[in-house]
Amino acid sequence: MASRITPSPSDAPTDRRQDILNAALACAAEGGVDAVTIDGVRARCGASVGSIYHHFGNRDGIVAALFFDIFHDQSRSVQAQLDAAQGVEAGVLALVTGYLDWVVAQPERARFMFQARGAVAAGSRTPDLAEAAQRRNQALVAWFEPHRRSGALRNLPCELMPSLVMGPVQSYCRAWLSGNAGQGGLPSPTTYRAELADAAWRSVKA
Amino acid sequence: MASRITPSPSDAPTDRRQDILNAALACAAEGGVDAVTIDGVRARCGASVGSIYHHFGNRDGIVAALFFDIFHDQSRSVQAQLDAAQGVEAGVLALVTGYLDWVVAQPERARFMFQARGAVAAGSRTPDLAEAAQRRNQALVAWFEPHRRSGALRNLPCELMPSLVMGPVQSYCRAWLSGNAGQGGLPSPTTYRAELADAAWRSVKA
DNA sequence: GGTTTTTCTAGAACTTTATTCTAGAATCTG
DNA sequence: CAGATTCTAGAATAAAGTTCTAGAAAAACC
Repeated sequence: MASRITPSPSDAPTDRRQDILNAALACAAEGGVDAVTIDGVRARCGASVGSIYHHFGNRDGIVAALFFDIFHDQSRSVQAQLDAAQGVEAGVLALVTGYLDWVVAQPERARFMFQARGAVAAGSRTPDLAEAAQRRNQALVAWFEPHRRSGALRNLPCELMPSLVMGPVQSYCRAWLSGNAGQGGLPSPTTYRAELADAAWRSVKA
Repeated sequence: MASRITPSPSDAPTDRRQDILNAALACAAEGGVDAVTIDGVRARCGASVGSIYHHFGNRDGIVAALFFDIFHDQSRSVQAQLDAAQGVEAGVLALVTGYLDWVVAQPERARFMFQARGAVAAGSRTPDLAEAAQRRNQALVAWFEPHRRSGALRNLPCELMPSLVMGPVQSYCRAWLSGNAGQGGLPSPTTYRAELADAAWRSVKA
């Protein structure tokens, strides 16, 4: 009931589901989250209304599915950087730079995440988002905990660690993505890659 | 053209405009940003469709106006704390605790800001938001700058300061507000008030 | 190979929600 | 009080979201 029998879900050369998500992202990139309309998506990828509803249930379903796809891609990417790092300090730096690099590499998706998060958090999939966010948080906390115990990190409540480490980069990246249009835009996060990573380390190291 | 002639805009005992905004906030608190419908607002505060459109232009106008109202209230509140503080360290602590206290005191408004920000950033008032955000940022940067020059702060690019100082609290507060429903909720920011303020100071002090 | 079942697509009909528009009440202005 | 402006009302209209029935395509079964 909960499994697709299809050999490999990612194999299908032109997957309708994916077409729709791509179209939705394109709509959002052009005019923001609520420019993702059924008709706009239909026009872009040629899917029929019925097909869209079959795959996603309703409009919010499209946005939420796209959001979770991107969310997971981002988590995976950052986690990979973390896994590759040796030691505490390298790990903390990897978390920050991994996130930063991901954002810079995919500004459109990153912008979508910032824009859509509020809507997803408020919509019918609130619990899913809460769970996904908590799961990701727990993974971080679990990574930090032993290092804290060993004295390599300040003796802070572990619940704070994710915010201390990731808060500043996220904040800066969001500000950067918001300002791309006007002339008052901030410099690319890449400019401050080292500073941001270092600041994160300084705020949690023993 | 840009000024209301009315004696004092905040005087009118029962202001339609304010009624509508209150109703909109109530809708949002109940079912998220897109539960703010014209008809929902009308039902709550008794305003007519025409009246709503007269004041706000369109649906997004309501959300945006409410967002900016809250945004400015928050800025004012934090700025007041900052102004009252003596010295660099006290100033940084005031920024963090001022923000934190505001969020804890008005969780509904704070939640609305987090939820609506994306929509406002994407909608037709993008430039207004960009400008307001930049203005607030500039104010902070201007406050930091002399302290950095005097050597009281680390010699970091000032553009980073706001993210370094405010990023962690914002991150934690958002996470807290998101999780209030389930049992997996984080402890109130108040619990970590001192730690968050201290961490901010540590990340920018010389 | 054919048939049965399931998944997917199509698009017209319908519902809900946003928006426009015209008329008139209330409130200023001189 | 006359005139102008601001505000309110609510019916009419437009736009977007959703449902539904029918049939094509693919998979599973015998």
